[in-house]
Amino acid sequence: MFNVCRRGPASISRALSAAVPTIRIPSTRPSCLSLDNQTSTRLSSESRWLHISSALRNQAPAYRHESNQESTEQPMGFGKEQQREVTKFQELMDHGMVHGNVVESITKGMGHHTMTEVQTMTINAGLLGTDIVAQARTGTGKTLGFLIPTVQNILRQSPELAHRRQHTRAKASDIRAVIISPTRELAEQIAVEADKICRNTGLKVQVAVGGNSKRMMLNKTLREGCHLLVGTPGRLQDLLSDEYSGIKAPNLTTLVLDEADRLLDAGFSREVEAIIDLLPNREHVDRQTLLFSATMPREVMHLVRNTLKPDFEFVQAVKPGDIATHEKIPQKIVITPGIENFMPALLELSKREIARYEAKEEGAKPFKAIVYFSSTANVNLAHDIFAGLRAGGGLFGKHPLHPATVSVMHGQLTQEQRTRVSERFRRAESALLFSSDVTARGMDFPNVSHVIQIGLPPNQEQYVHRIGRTGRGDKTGEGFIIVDKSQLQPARRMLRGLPITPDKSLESAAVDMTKDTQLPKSVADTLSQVGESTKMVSRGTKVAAYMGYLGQIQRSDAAESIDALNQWTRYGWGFEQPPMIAPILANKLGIARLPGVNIGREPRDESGGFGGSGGDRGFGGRSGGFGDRGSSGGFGGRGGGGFRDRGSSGGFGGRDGGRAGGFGGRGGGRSGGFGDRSSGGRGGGSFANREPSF
DNA sequence: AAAAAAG
Repeated sequence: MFNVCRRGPASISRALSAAVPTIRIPSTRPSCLSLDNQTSTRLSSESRWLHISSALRNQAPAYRHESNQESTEQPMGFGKEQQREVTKFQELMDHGMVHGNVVESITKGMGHHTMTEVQTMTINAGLLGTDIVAQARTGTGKTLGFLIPTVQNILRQSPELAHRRQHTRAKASDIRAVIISPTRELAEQIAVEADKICRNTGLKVQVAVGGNSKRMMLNKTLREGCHLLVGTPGRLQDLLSDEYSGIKAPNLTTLVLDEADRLLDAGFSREVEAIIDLLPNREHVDRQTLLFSATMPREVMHLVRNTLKPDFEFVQAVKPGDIATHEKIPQKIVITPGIENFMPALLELSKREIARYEAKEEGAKPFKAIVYFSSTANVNLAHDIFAGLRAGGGLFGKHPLHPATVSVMHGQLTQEQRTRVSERFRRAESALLFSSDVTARGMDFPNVSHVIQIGLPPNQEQYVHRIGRTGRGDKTGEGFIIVDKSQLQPARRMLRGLPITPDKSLESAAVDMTKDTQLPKSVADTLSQVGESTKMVSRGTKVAAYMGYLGQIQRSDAAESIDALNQWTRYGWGFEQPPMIAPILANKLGIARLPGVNIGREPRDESGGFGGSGGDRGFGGRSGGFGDRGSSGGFGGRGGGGFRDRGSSGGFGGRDGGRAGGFGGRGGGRSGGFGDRSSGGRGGGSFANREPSF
């Protein structure tokens, strides 16, 4: 399941062991000492990866292992018995491959002893000094996988940096490694790890991300120096192109591109290219490039061809056809009659899982969930509803999810808020994190028990990345996705081939909220708790959430989507009329003439307007648990927006009042939905032809 | 009006 493709390993190892006669390691791989020896590097590079690099040069349409692992492409001599690389961190020191000061930080400081599979692959390969393309999942310790070769690369060239020392004046030429990451949090996370392994050396790590003061970062760099620079594309480009910043890397030895597929997303690739152009020309300053990517689409291949040496090594550290989804993570889909069922279903699921743990049920773990939405506005709405939940109906009742806390995470928070929220959630034992896709990739929150996706993600790839936040390392986890029935067909298309099974265990997910029915008490409680809390959320927050979904509507099934949305506003929020859609917008979306579309201007005054103005929300920047709310003065602090739902009969908390006068047919049987931006399984896996089971 | 990211 775990391949390093290699051609002629026997001859390489023979050549290398001849070059380093005194060092014998129990591996077909050479020790890093051989790196000092130029001839060996050249030797090994000649005979490598012909089939893969030629595939790349021909620009094959995305190299991918097909479902059959026993590909006949395997080079001769490849087999399990060849996988005898160094697998213990301690051995890196014993064999003189990595400086002891670094290894000790890892073994003694961080408590890592045995490498993960990905680490074994990338560290052994990376220490050889050749460029590397690694297809690896996150959550497998790949950060150390590139940091160790990166650091050792620097120490080999400048051994004096291996020891802590008095500060000397910082110079631009100090920067030896640049690490590019797609999100700020990931960059921070990498820097924390890098700090740890450099603690006993003279190496300094700095972070270059947006949202932080550029000047403060530059001052810190000047004060402390910088050998490893970790950052996001925008800020890195900014710093490197600013001649007054002092950030240059004339002596660059290593370039790391983490999550390369993500780095090439629209809007990003230009910046990444610009950064590479701003770095010294490889012809003049030799460097090692390490590129990591979960998938290998055409764009990544292009980058590989343009920025890596042709003799790069390809490390395949994912199960072929399986990008990030573990088979071991059970995944369930919940189909609801309407969007108005989403929050009740989520609440019921959360209560159930918390109760299981409290009852010490076998195998139950603390409930720690990331709840994903495809728009910031819906993250906010769900968070406000959940933060305001009260058991027992009273204003000051206990939170039904106690002891779990709730918090929000999305790109519109300030950088400090984002950092604080992720730190808290990282440390939390039981918590719900309502999140946009900021956290979908690479983020490492320990012990996440559930990944719950509300509505469809933008595409299958994103689904898989979200799922990857749980089941990290050797931990277990579960995945849930909740969609309403209007999205069933798009869901089948988008999720084709994934091991997802239907789940009917949530009663509140099945309730038809457009009808009055007798419900078991527990279900009625859940519905009314959500309803009561929803009543308290400002109209602006709700309207913004409506608009959030509107922006994801596909033209092809716009009518069904509008119907589902309008049903939501009516039975979920108690709106008499759906929110107004500005005529210009309606025209742009091509929905102006659809029944049920409420053309007009949404009043955006007293309640603070809509769309994340944020000023009317009294509780601490939305972060943190509901404990925060008490200190901000309870409802007094909530800006009074909560009661402005004109004509509100109170959601399903009080469904008996005024819901006459429908608007437009609610297109019962039609299928469709919004949010399916997938173009049919790019990067899809080996299950692509399997029929969906739901 | 729809994640993210540089102001």
